[in-house]
Amino acid sequence: MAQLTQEQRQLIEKMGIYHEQQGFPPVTGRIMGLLYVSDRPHLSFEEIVETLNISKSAASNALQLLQQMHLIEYTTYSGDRKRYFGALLENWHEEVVNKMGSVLGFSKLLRQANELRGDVNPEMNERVLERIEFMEFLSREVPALLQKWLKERN
Amino acid sequence: MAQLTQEQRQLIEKMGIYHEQQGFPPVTGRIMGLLYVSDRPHLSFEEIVETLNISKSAASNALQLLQQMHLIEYTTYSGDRKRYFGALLENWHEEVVNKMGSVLGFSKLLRQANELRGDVNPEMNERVLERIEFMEFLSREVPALLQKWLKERN
DNA sequence: AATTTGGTTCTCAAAATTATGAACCAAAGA
DNA sequence: TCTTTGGTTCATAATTTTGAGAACCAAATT
Repeated sequence: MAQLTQEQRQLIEKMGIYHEQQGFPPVTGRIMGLLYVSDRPHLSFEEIVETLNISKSAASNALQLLQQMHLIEYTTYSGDRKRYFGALLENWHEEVVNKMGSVLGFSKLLRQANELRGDVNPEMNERVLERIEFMEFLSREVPALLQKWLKERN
Repeated sequence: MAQLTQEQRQLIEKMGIYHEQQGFPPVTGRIMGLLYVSDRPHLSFEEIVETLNISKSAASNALQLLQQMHLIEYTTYSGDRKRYFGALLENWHEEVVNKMGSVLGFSKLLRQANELRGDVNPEMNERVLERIEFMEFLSREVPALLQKWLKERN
């Protein structure tokens, strides 16, 4: 992965932009891109810094963020001080479930809104309730979908 | 809605923070909060500006953004030049489907990554493929889920 | 025609984000 | 012990985002 082809660079940028749109800083997005495009599943800190031409600090911070987000992990080898970072491809299911958690959080806020509103506008409450129930429906069904996926796989 | 209670203000802030975390600017988030908490389903531009203590320009820009995102709409009444803005509670389903579209877009990038990688690392390709297929699975199943919801409703 | 109303657009300042380079630090090697 | 390696943290600079205020504009009113 020392040298990247033009095509690889372009693809990395596209993945970078995708991740930026998901709320990650640019460098963070490019690292994800690199890890997906790479021939090898794990790249060292140094390789990441050099192939992307970014500062060590930017790399360090981005890698920590990505670990917190459970998007990457790293492996080590005894007798080798380097860390080898790779995309965490496995439990993406988890992420989806977490997303549903945040949706459910918002539906709780909507419920509060309805309570606070009392009965000054029942029609409004009803329309908000519909949305609440849709969110709750999703939160219920998506984990079930995951089970279906896991079952189809095995 | 001229005056807000302390509780209402707090709830608006929470909703604002939720929307910020979804990638919207603070003012935009607060407007959504206000529209959900409000007694009336529609508030005028002026009311929004005054109850939130924001500038007209901030309100104007935020409202346009929210319309583009299909999160709000406004109604007018003939003989009244004002616009009355309200949360668009209906087609939230649409939004979910759109989200899936972006997921599918990323899975296309992952496919490209696999192609570019060729067969230098088949195991990597296989692991990436699994993720691709999970994304595609979601994109297929979520619209079906929506149908189920709509059916249960009616 | 002049003024008011409802809102948009422009300019700019403040604040937040992002990334750099240098200093730093612990572990390993000489 | 001194140096190198692998990476983190700190201070700061550059960029971007956000929002205020004034100028502006079209439609309605006087």
